[in-house]
Formats: sequence, structure tokens, C-alpha cells
Amino acid sequence: MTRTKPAEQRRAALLAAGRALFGAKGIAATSLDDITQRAGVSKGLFYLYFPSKEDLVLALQEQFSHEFAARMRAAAESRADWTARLDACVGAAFECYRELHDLHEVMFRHAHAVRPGSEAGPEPAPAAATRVIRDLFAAGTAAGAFDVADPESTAVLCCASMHAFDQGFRGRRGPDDVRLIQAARQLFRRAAGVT
Amino acid sequence: MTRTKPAEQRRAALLAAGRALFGAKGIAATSLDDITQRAGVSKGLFYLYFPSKEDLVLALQEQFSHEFAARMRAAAESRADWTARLDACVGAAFECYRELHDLHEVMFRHAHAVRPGSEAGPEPAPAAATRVIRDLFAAGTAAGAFDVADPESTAVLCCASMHAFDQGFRGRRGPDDVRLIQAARQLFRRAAGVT
Amino acid sequence: MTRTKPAEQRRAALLAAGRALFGAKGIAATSLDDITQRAGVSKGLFYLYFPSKEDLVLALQEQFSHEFAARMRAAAESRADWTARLDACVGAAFECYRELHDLHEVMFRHAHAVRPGSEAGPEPAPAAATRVIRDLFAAGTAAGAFDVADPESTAVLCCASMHAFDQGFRGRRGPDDVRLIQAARQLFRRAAGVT
Amino acid sequence: MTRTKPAEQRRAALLAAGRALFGAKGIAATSLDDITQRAGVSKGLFYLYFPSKEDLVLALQEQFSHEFAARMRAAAESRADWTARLDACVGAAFECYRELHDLHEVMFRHAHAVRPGSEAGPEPAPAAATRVIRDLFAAGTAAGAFDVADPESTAVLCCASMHAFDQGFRGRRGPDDVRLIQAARQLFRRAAGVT
DNA sequence: GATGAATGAGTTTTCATTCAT
DNA sequence: TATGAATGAAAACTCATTCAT
Repeated sequence: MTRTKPAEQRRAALLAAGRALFGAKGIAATSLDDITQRAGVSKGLFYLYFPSKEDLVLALQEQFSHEFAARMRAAAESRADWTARLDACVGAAFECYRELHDLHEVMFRHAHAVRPGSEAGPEPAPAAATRVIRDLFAAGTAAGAFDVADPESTAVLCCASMHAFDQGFRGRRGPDDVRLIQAARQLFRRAAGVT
Repeated sequence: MTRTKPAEQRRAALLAAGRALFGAKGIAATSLDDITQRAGVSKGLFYLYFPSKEDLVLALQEQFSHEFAARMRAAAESRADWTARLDACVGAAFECYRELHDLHEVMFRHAHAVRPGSEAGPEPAPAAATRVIRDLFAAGTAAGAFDVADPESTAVLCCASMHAFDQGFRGRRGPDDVRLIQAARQLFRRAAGVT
Repeated sequence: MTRTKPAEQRRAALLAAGRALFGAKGIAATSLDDITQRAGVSKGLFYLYFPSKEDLVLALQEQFSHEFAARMRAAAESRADWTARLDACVGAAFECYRELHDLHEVMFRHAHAVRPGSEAGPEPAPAAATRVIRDLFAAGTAAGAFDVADPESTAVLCCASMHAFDQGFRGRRGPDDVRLIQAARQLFRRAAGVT
Repeated sequence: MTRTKPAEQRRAALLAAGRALFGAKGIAATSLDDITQRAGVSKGLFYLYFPSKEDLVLALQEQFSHEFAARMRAAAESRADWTARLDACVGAAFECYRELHDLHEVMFRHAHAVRPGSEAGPEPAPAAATRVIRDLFAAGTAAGAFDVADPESTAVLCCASMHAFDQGFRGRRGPDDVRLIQAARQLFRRAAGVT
């Protein structure tokens, strides 16, 4: 069994296993045994790549956070018109949320115990995504297409509103996807001050 | 010791202990021993009032959800003008969030393991608050003061945006409270279509 | 199985199991599973009585230390003549060593990691026994029967010399018991300055 | 990296690393990773030089035992007078103890599990030192300077008494070094029957 | 009703040792 | 010779839950 594999592959397998299990059962209900078994490695190997279970969670947070932000940015940049950019952003966010929806817990989990030693602690997971929206609001306003008095605060609020894309947030009888995304587009437009 | 006390008082003590500890240390890090000790009762007594630890979490969710919704509703009803109602709602939500902010985990926790037997599962915690906003949007629109095409979807989004009130959500360098609440008021007005 | 028993009995069972196993296999090689299994209790129960495995070791140390000192003192007090007292002390120590010899590791183990928080740490295990010898030297000298310039230092050295009673200390071809105890008696007499 | 070095140098590096780490943290708390890292070699290399961690401990025991004995012997031989020899021996032992004091655990550790296959097991660590004292007592007695009835037993006892040189053995309020070494000299003289 | 002693499966983590390269 | 990735058994410790009193 002791077959050596590239470190990146091992790490990726561990991240993938963590992602799948955290999504399916939640972080607390997932044991390291589950993770290593699913990744097809020994328990000891895990600790060659991550100092603790908590660090796997953090690594996943970062991974998703970047992916989320990157996709929103790409979507925004694919359009020329400011309003279209906004719409594209919402669309991308919605898609992302859907694909990652089972990782809600991982992404938005609060770090309860601030690590001793780490002065500032990690940036909150959605920060990268928020910056994309903020920049869009700011640039659009500068270009005269939007009218956002406080792009940063508004971006934080708008980003937070995307929590609604998560199934668990809405009631079982809440609005369906189509209605929700339409409403989101309208909300973002209005937030941007598009007339 | 074996002094009988009113059931409601016992239950309340347990809820209060759970609230304090979950808020301070997180759900996973709080043991039943912690809870019963803080409540000043025996461990066995807990199970006379709640079937499991999970059910205490659920009971707290419901408690907060109702309190949250009730305060928003009261704030809205204290004003006559539609826009003022909306602003009051935002203000109340912000205050509530601050008071309960350490209970973020309790309120917005996803129920991962759907209880076998319970067909539908419990309503998501923020549902009650969402209804308050929805009704406000709908009534305001009917009265001609607002212009909300889909009050339900918009309410879900707006309610979700309140996550931004949580300190942990914004970055350490994110907007401060004053800016945030102003931005929130503006966002809600625009969402409502107030011109 | 859940039969409640007096706390003292439980504690004693745990101490007895620890003593037997530490003696037979050494501290490091004895697991908590071993201990609780031998004591006929569950693993969780152990932690109701001792905060950690280390604390069981410490409790045993104290137990033996007291027993050891008490037996030496009793032996010394059973005689009137000063030299006879010394001899009796040596005899008692020898017997004790033999009975407890497998617990050498427990008794004389060095605490490597000084507990953070505990300012001074526990007294070394043989301290109580040393005091018995010291008092004997001092009193005998005061009575004119002995001539010990520094009773404390001499007692520490004499007490340490008893390590030789341990089988593991002497070589396989070292002196046998009879010779050793005679030599010990002579050594103690000479140490005391008995002419 | 894969640079071949003289075997003796490798072995010495491993012994030195073990010595430093065992002394600082104790045997149990020192991992092979620690040792090989400190020695600057790979983990696999360790097993080319020692069959197991336990054997490193044993090798260190032997090393110290010999060093200890050699220094005592050298000290004794540097003097002509019998009493001076005894005093020099005590002085050398004291010095040695101080330098090696953190290795107490290594030197005096009992081998609990008798190796299957090894018929007799290794000689106890202090045996070599004991022989030095024994020979001194015997030769001095033969020369008419000492009067030791049983040199072997007395040597074993005297050697054991040196445990008192270890800080951990005496209480925190035990005798200081000067008093202790004076008392030791006196004890050894009296043990030798010097008048 | 109320207690809290007792349980034991489950958790994270460590580490001596192996072996393909 | 030398490496270090990989193993997996075992360790200490936790805690939700039960139940005899």
C-alpha cells in the first residue's frame, strides 16, 4: 500500500474528501476516520498535510472563497454594460451557491476560538467576494452608471443577501429559484441606484 | 436539594444556560454538564425537559426567531409612515442582531441530519422575521407607497442581508456600525422602491 | 452494570489496578484501558476520580511515600536503644522495598514537565522517609548516642542508598539480600557515628 | 543530500541527539522524528544504526555508565593517599551527576520488559561505577587503610547514595550542594572505616 | 420529581517502524 | 547508503445518554 504519490494529489484528495463529507454530514459529524477513509489514505497521512481537522476546514474556506470571488469577477468582466455586469455577477453567485450549497457551513462558519498566537485571525470567508461587488459598485458609480453612496457597506449587505440562495435559509415554502434570482437581480439593480 | 420547582422555571433556566454557553463557546464546545451545572440542576433533569441536546438548540432557535420577529413587528407598527416603518424595522433588526450576535451559530445553524420520522423538519429560524418584512413590503405596495414586484423573494433577500450586521461576517476592516446601518436603511428603501 | 458503589471503594480499586499494572509493565506501557479493565470499571469512570493518568501516578507516589515513612517510624519507635532503632529502621526499609519493589518506577520517577500553574510542584516521593531518618540522627546526636554533624544531608544520602535494595539496581551477580542488609546496618551505624 | 558519512560519526550524532533530547524532555516525550531531525539525518537512517528506540536508550546507558566509572577511576588514581582517593571519588561523582543530571531517567531506568531471546539482559547501568568503589574499598582494606567487611555490598550502597546528588531527589528545601558534598565525603570515610 | 454515578463508543492525535525509491 | 512518505495500531480523553435510587 505504501505507494508514494505527489503531495499535491494527496492534499487535493484530502480536501475533496473533506468537502464531500462536510457538505453531506456537517463538520462536527465528520470524523477524521471518515475523511481519510474516503480519501483512501491512512489516518496518519492526514497529519502530514494538515496540522488538525480545523485547518482542513480553514483550507476549504479559503479555497471556496477564492473560487467564489473569481467566478463573480469573471462574470462581471465578461460584460461591457454596467447593469449587465451586475446581473452577471448575481447569476454567477447564484450558480456558485448552488454548486457549493452543501458547504454553507464550511464557508460561513464562525471561528469561535481565536487561535492564540495568530494576531489577526483569518479573513472572513466572504471577504473576497465582497470586494468584487464593492469594486463594481465603486467603478460603476465613478462612471456615472450607478449611484452608490457607500460602496463598501452596500457590498457587504448585498453579499450577505446571497445567503438567501441557500435552500436551508428559505422556508420549505419559500420562493422558488426563478423568482428568487429575478428578485435578486432587481434588488442589486436598485441597490446600485440603476433607474 | 430535591426541591420541586415549576416546570416553566426549570425549562427557562435550561434555555438561559444554553444560550449563555452556546454564545460564549459555541454549540460543539458546550457539554451538557456545562449546561446543567450553570442552570443549577442535575444532568438527569435535562432529559425531563428536552429529549436531547439538539432539541435545546432547536428550542433556542425558535425562541430567538420569535423574539427577533416580534421586535421588528413592534418597531414597524410604532410608525405611521411607510418609509419610517421600514427604517424602524432595520433599526430594530440591527439592535437585535447586536444583542444576540453571539448566538449567530445557534440561529443560523443548518439542521444537517433531518430527523427520521419528522416529515418536514422545523421551519428555518429566520422565517418569522422574513414574514414581517414580506408583509411590510406587500402592504406598502398595496397602499401605493412601495413598489415591490415579489414581496416574498425580496423579503428573503433583505432578511439575509442582515447577516452583514454580524461582526464576524464583515472583515476586521469592514465598515463600521454607523455606516452600515445607514447603508442598510438606504438598501431597504431602494428595495422597497421608495423614490 | 450501572451499579453505584462507594466512592472510596472505586478509588481504591483504581489505585490497586494502577499499582499492579505499573509494577508489572511499567507506567508507559500501561494504558488507561488496562487500568479500568482490571479495576472492572468503565473508562469514563476513571476520569470521575482522577483528572489524568499522571494524577494516578502521583496519588500512588503519595500513598507509598506515606506508607514507607510510617513503617520506618513505627519500627524505630518500637525500640529503646538508639542503635537498635537505627537497625530497625534499616530492616523496615528493606522489607518495604521488597514488597513495593516493582513500584520503584512509580516512587522515584522524576516529574519531567513541571505542571504549569502549580508553583512548587509536589514534594519528592522519598521526602517523608528522609525526615524519619533525619529526626533519628538528630535526636540520637542530641542524646549523645550518635555523632552526626549534618543530620539532614546525611539522612538524604542514607535514604538514597536504599535504592540498592532494589533488585534492578544491583547487578545480577551483585550481593545477596543477607549480605546487603548486614552491610546496610553497618553503613547506617557508621554514618551515625556509632563507635 | 545523500552523502555517505563515516558510520561512527552517524552513530555519534544519533547518540548525541538522543542524549540532548532525552535529557530535556524525557524519553517518552521524545520522538524518533525529534531525534533524527536534530541529528540531521533521515528517519530511515536511524534503523540502520539501532534496531529500535529502546536500543538507543540502552546504548546511552552504557555510554554514561562507562564515562561515569572512568571519571571516578581517574579521580581516584590521581591521588596517593587512600582517604584522598575516596574524597576525590566522591568529588568526581558529584561533578558527573551534575553534568548528567538531566539524564537521570536514562541512566536509572529499569528495563521492564525483559527482551525475549536475550537470556540475561544488560547489566544495570551503575554497575561499572560500583566496581570502582568496590575496588577502592577492597584495596584500601587490604592495605590496612580502610576497614570494610563487605566491599561489594558497601559499594553498592554507597553508589546508590549518590542518587541524593540529583536535585529531583532532595526536597526543594533539602540541603544545598556544599553541605551535601561535605556530608557525602564524611559518609564515605565512615563507610570505609577511616578513623 | 430529581439526582448524579456510571457507561462506552467515539474523537483527535501521535509515533515507532517499514519500504519503494 | 540514504531517504522520507506512508502506515495503522494505540493512546488519552470526552460526553450524550441512561437508570437505580
